[in-house]
Amino acid sequence: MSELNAVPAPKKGRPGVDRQYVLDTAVTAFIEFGYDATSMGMIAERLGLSKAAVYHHYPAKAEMLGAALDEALGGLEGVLLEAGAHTGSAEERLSYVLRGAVHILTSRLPYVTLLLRVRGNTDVEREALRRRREFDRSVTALVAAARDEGSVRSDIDPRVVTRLLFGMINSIVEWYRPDGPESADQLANEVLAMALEGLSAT
Amino acid sequence: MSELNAVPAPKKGRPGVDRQYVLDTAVTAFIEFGYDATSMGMIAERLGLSKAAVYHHYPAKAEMLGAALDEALGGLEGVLLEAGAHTGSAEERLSYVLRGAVHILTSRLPYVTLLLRVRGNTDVEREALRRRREFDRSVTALVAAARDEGSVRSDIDPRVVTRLLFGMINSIVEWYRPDGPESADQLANEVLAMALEGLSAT
DNA sequence: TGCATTATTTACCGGTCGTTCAGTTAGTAT
DNA sequence: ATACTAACTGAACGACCGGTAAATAATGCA
Repeated sequence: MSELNAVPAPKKGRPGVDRQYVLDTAVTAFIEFGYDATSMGMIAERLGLSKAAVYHHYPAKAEMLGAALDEALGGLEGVLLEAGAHTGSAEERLSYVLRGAVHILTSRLPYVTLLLRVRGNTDVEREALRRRREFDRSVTALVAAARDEGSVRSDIDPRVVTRLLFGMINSIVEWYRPDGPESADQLANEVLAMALEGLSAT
Repeated sequence: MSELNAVPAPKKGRPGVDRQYVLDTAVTAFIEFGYDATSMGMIAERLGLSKAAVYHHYPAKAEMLGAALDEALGGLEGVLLEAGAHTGSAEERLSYVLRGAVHILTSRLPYVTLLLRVRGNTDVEREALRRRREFDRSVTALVAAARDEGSVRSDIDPRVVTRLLFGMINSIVEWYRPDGPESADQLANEVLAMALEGLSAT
């Protein structure tokens, strides 16, 4: 906890924009135009800097993407490490993880949005896809455990169930906006309700 | 029925590849690398032709995308025109349309895959997004009607319900493969079951 | 055979891309 | 003042992009 949160800022040399601001500007542009269609020149323009200045903060365009994807994946993987993911029945653990995933989606919206658009055309993207599949595998195991427990329907393959579940959850990035009328907690409740009980009136 | 299905092939002049083959090759590449990252040269290479030859069949890269998106949107809009979309209770009509959407997703998989990745950076993409939103609006109306009927839960906004529903359904393009072990009909049954009854054991 | 028609190729254009490099500017520390 | 350091600039690079023009090749038909 001592050095992980340590971001003291060196205080030497000419002041300028910081790495995080550069990254967020790039990510915003990546989302707006797509990664490939976003040029370094556009990012530089939005920062009010020259194209070469961007390379002072990140050595390559792909490294900016990599840093963004790491933010998203770190958040999701973090949920699996929390106590709630290992406490109680399989159904309780599954609910905890799904709710945690919704929380990461909303709190790190731009990064996760980028992650969900990655298709694996470069090494950076393939590594991100690998970690994402790993996360999916953990949740699939939770679904299978909940099914063995008798708390989740057993007529559909757990892998299909998990994919449909994440199809629903991940779609949040397509339309959720933090400044909208709906709070993140309320959204999580609605998503969990739809996922568990479905569309039909009870 | 007379001229719509009429694709007789003129039978005159030098033989060559036909438009549909060019389009399908382009769409496959678009999906694999992304639209922007796919160059006309790559499409030409896969066709075994020169870059200029591709321009003989389609006047621009964007028109290939437009033709593909039209295939997807035409299919979805067609579901709303079928008799089943206007027959019976709102719940029955909704089920019919959802099942129809799954059918189009699986039967026109590459085209719909492309449609679901469109972000609206060009005129062609913006027009496609407009038609897609129109389709969504029709389904939202069906959900609202089913809620008024009492057959669909009333504790969640119909717009949120519809978005989550299509989040689940649309995710099919991310993992469904026609040559896999699962038939399209079986998949449709599972998706409908998850959407209507949810995850929980009954 | 020759003509119309369709398909395709070679060569090229202007422009944009990600990236690099040598040098300059604006601050802090002594 | 002077030294040091991080932040930044302008110009250029080779590669590749979407698209075009004009010539050529291959077919059916008269």
